[in-house]
Amino acid sequence: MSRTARTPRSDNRLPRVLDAAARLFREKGYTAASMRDIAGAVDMLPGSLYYHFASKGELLVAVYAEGVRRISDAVASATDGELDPWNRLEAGCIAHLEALLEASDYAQVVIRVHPSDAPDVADELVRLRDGYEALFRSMVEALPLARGVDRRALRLLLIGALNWSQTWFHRGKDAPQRIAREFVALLRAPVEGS
Amino acid sequence: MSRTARTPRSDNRLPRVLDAAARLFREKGYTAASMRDIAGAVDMLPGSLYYHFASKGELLVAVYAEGVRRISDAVASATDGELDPWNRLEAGCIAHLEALLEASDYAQVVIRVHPSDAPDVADELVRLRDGYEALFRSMVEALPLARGVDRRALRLLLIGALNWSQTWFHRGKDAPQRIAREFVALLRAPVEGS
DNA sequence: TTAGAAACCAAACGATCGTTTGGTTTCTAG
DNA sequence: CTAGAAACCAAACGATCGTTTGGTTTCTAA
Repeated sequence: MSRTARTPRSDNRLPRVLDAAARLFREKGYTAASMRDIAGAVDMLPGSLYYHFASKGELLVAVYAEGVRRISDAVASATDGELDPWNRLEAGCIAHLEALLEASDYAQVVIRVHPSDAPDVADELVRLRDGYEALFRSMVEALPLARGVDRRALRLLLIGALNWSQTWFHRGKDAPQRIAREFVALLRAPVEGS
Repeated sequence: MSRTARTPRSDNRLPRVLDAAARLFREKGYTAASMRDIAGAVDMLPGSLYYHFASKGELLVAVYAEGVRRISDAVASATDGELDPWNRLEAGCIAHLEALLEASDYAQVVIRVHPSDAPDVADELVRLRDGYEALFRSMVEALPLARGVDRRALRLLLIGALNWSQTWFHRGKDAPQRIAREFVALLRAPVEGS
């Protein structure tokens, strides 16, 4: 029996606020996207945002959490059918890249916005990120690898390359599926020539 | 016979300004680091910065250019002695990572600050970045690879992983040399187990 | 020694920032 | 139908932002 709990109203604009925040954080970055920008995008007054969030940092946390959730869901459902560990990894990478490069503003915020851009909530952002990477860790853990291969290095190499692709990716010119497949192929097969 | 050209003075504080800007851009990001922060770090008044730079964006460009120059020099001098293409690549990656993770504030700015954080000079920042990557391209080009291996993918995979390491690297816990060697080893040798 | 440019200082400009405060509307449970 | 909470509006607060303007100091070339 909480004291102030009531049901939210159906005309709640919170979802639209989150969408706008995700889009603007992605486009302009955290610091450059102002509360006025976000409020204006949904025809609200700046102060009204503080009914939903105590601060700009908490708004970012909400977007961030949703972004992590979307990436995780995409990867989890993509790897669901696959049995072979390498196929699972490839499917996971494809889903990761599609979410990151095309599908979701929320997911792009997770990669674009550096935790230290919002010092007051940086710890929570890092915690959210690490939560997702656990999923990736299990995919790498399942791979059949030769003795002496560093699984941590393999995971960091792959996830780093995937996330960095946001800087050089161009819609239309590149295809997430293709990129992911090529990356995995480079690690799966011998690379060195005769 | 230029009309307003004169020799700079020896008590010029421009180098110190650049150092401070590089440090603050790295620590706080471009938008969050104010001109007042930078000026204050060298005991200057904010307005005085505009004797050296026409805008905050141009100051970033100057730091960025110096960062690219330092990374390029480090990589070039590291690969200078090596003859074997794979050894050259490894040496280059080590130098790249050392500059990126430990040596230079300037170099870290190049990776940390997104071009779109400064829309007015974004084009020039991208141009500077691409200039450096040409060096990397030539290192990958020289590798003896099996037919069908995508050199572009290999280059993007490696440079992405290296640059992204800035997000998870911890001084003391990780060593740039070790990271670079492991990454190159994963691509050089077959990864798949028996 | 002295012009004159280099390299600042001092002080402010308007704009924009995140946020607060008090009041108003609007939906919904009973 | 009606209380009362939910979801805002309206308006401002102080702080800080990048930048400009006009004057002052200080080095250096001749």
